[in-house]
Amino acid sequence: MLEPEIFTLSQIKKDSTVLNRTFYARPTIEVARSLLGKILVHGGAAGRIVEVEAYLPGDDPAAHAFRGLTPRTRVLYGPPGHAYVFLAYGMYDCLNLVAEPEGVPGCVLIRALEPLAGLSLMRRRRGRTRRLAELASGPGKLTLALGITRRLNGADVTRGPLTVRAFHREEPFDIEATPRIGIRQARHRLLRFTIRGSPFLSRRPVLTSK
DNA sequence: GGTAGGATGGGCT
DNA sequence: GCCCATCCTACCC
Repeated sequence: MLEPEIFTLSQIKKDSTVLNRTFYARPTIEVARSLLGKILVHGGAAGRIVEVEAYLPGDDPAAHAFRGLTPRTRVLYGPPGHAYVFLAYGMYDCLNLVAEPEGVPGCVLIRALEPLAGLSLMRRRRGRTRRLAELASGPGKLTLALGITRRLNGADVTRGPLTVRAFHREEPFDIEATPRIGIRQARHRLLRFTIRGSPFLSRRPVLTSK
């Protein structure tokens, strides 16, 4: 079934600017929080980032780089502003953006998007009929929806074809910090950041008891 | 409304 | 061989 496209891709590009490398060359948590509200663009589609997780350099046993430089984690030790894409559970590609200065392996997992443009393409890639709120509400779902695969591992996101953009006028929002999803190591750390109240998150917010 | 279990393959102890 | 930075379906309230 048809749905109106909230934006066209060209509208979004006209109203936004691609983030440059200095944006990414900062502490991982700072980059993670700053990525909320930014626009991920690839494959004729775009979405607003509403949920991310930080994977820290050094003392974070849940981070892939915790065990040091290996063939897989090589990109994490390279310059910031590049894509680190890995295969999760043998089935789904997950997208991270490399943060910190070169040589410091911090990264930010992109976990959920609010679909903005290219909705019919996103639907086609996801298959079946999907509610809008579930089109890209998870790290494996959003890569599928935007056609992001491990072929993009190591790609420079300050250039393309995969880019992150900032609207010239960004709507204000509140940030909520919670534990990371699907993580056993360091489960107490509040390294998942979401736009509070977004209906496009991978998990519903836990209701606090009265 | 909720959750248990299976599909599936790469990375590394 | 074991451990996953997941998702979907079936099945059960």
